[in-house]
Amino acid sequence: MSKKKLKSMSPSETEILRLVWELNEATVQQILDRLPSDRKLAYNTVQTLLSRLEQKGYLKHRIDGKAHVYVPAVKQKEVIKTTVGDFLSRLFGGDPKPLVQFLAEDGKINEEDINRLRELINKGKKK
Amino acid sequence: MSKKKLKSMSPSETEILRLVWELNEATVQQILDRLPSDRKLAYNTVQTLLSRLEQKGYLKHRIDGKAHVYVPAVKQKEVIKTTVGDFLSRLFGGDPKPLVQFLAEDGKINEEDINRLRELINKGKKK
DNA sequence: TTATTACAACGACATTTGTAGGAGTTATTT
DNA sequence: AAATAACTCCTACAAATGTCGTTGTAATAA
Repeated sequence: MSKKKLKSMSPSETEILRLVWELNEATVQQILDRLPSDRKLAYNTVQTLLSRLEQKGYLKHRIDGKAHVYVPAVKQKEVIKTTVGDFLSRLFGGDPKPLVQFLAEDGKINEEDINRLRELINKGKKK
Repeated sequence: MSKKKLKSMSPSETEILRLVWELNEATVQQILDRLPSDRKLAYNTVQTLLSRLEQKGYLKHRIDGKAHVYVPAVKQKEVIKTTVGDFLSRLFGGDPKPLVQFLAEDGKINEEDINRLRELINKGKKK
């Protein structure tokens, strides 16, 4: 095992980590390019965020030519697990139902999503 | 209408606001009493958090005897909407499905929850 | 070969956050 | 009345966060 207690990510860091996941691995420039158009950050800002993520243990990097290529250092699923867990506990005292209910009421998930969900759950049970 | 752009809450603030919701309205002391046993904060700390929540517009207070009674200043649903929205966008780029999927895979929601969910969704549609 | 690009390294700095101490005030207890 | 309790107010302060600027260097283009 190895449940290293990672220091939690700040909102901005989370944003960036997500982009690294999306790209599998990324340089500062690539992150910069993927930033949503309404989210402008300086090169240096992204650089700082990436390196803070590395300090905290979420990323590591290798050097490719002159560029630093950042890659995840812990499994995405792990990170999501604890991140969602923390979020859930802060906003809903740990109970996920109100969250799901909110998503449903707000129309963020529909019946089809639910069906897919059911499948997933059943598949899980079977095992 | 009145979509005041509230400044976002810090994690600790969120924790506290949740307790106020739970109690409908609360004094510093009441919050203190509801804190989970593994979460010890000084009276003053809670006080600061409550007043920061007030500054940010999430709470207001009235005076009852010598105590300040804090009560929500914006609808819980509104707060949840934007808070969940922000969270979703940071961690999943705004797509709620991976979140729900995670909750299912992780066993946080089960088939029964899902059924209830379906009802909700249908009820919504009907209207 | 000199100017321009691309990057990284280091540093900086205002805000926000987490957490609390101490002083002042009114109510309560002895 | 003096001591204690229960609160609020104001202040503080280190650490974390959000955002860069500057400087140095290697590769590249003119």
